[in-house]
Amino acid sequence: MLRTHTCGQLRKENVGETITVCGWIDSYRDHGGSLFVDLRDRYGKTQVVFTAESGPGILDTARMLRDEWVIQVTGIVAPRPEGTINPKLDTGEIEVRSRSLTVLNKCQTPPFTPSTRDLPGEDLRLKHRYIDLRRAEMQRTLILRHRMIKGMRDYFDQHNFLEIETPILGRSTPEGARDYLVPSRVHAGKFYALPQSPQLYKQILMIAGYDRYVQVARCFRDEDLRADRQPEFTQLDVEMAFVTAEDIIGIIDGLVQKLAKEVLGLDVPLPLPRMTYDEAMEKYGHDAPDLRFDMQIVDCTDLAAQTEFRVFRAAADAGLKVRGMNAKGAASKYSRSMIDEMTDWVKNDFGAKGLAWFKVEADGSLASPIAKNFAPELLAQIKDRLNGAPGDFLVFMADTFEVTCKGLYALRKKFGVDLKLYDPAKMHCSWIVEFPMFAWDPEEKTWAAMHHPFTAPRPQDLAKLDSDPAACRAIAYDLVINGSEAGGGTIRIHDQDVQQQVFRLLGIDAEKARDRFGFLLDALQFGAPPHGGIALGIDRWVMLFAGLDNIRDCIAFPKTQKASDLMTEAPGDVDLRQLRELSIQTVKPAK
RNA sequence: GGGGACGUAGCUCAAUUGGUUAGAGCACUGGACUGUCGAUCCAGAGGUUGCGGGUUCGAGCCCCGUCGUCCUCGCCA
Repeated sequence: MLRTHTCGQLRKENVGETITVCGWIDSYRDHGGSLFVDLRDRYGKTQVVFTAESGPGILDTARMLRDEWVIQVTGIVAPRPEGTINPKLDTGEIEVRSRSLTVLNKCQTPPFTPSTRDLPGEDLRLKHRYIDLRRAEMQRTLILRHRMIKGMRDYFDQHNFLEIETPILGRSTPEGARDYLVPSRVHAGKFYALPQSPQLYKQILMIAGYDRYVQVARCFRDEDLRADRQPEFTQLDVEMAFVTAEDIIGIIDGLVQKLAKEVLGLDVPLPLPRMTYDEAMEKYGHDAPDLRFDMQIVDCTDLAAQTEFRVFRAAADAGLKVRGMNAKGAASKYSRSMIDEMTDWVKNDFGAKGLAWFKVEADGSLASPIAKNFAPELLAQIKDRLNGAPGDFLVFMADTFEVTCKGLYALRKKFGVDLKLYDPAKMHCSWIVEFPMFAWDPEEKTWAAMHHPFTAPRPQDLAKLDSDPAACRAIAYDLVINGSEAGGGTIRIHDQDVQQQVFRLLGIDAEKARDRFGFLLDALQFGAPPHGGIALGIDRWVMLFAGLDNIRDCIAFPKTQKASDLMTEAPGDVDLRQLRELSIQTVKPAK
């Protein structure tokens, strides 16, 4: 090693020792006769002092040092003089009196420095990621990520799971997300697909008898990005044989508790609370509600049916829903123009026709441009239904159940942030269970699998599979942390007949099924044990545990919203020769 | 594919809302200084205001297009 100690290591106890440290220059302060350098590595910072005593020429060399140069210093650990102790540094009680200095590498004037207070734009950080990753905050996150993944691996190892790798080059399955494709050279015109998840492989592993499987698995989905979505992400993929949903949930409960304790020092009582999908949609408008605060959606369709207010009345008569929410004490928070903005937002983004609202006045009356359309008794009933008190802000949407869900869910989220309805340091973990098996796809005019086509229906719903698909509930469970989907899984179908029935319903005929999942269908006939599993989004877990609002900050080398890598400039052009070898011709996209 | 925000010195931002030679802090260059730790002080250099077009006597500012980054709807079994 070129060093005897790291930059975060030295303490008073080391005073008098001759040591060698290496690192990057975090900052320097040139006082003429003496020069101070804060030397940084991932363990911390240590102050190095250069003076005439350092030796011939050393102070002159030190004077040339600049930010981010890489140096090696040998010196004597000395206590800092009275009054110059720096409490901001762990090593602030000592300094290294330099006796020798080696410039290991210079650095061009960097576009920004790791210690900068004005964080530059994200594009610059991504282009020079090697500098960005030197920042303490990025290091903290990546260290946290390491500890969490290690914690997961240890936990599953202790529970007798085996980590087994599955292929990256697989076969395309048009269901689900868009695949990333990899052309085959050997098979001209054919393509591999990168895995969206190791779903089929892990089921095969169950059939193969590896009854407790786990993998830290890279997954790929060629869909548009979001703050919490990358095209390339990491799942903790789990599958178990001879289990019920309770077993899977129990295992993950234990993992949540362990990591919350180890990483955040939080005590999470078990079992984690559960809510059905239907209840979540009814009360919160979403299958991953943020339960850190308790604002609930209230159905007022019956009251709407009695009003003269055309919008409400027409919706109720047409069999639509009128649902509302009470933002407690928020009446004074939102001005007329802010409400107009809110209204435009729910119209543009969620297809709402409008937003009805009331402010509860000091005398208990409801103030709103539409209030005159309501009989006073009805206003009182509406207020009571939403538990309205003076100062409250009541919002309503009249639309299909789906649209009211989307709009009110979004508003609820906004209220949560605007009104600071929860403690950001807290964590709320829960399970959403009993998802529908199928969702109607109006465009394709077919039933689509809500989760994936191998999801087992509840036994009591088997009979309804053909007669009433919408009523079928799956043995499915999603883990929700702070309103974010942190994982999801199902018990799988291990019975050929049920599998065929589900395929039929999804419009996957025997030939198609054969073509796409033939190997799984075959395997199911060779002694498949009952099995099920779950996949956790590791990047999101890190984001939630670190309290970040952006998944890119949890990934060493993330992609931009247009899925490019600003550092490597991927995706890039390839030689014509490479294309020829792959039997590929590119076509300029039509303008 | 749709909606929105942003783009000015290497970086973070400003420019009295269309008006003279586009400014500041940090970084950079040169100098001073032996106890700083966001060091300080003096001096200096640094700009095709993302790019292309238009409107105007005059554009960093207005309009159109385009590129990039971010947020979002659709999409994400």
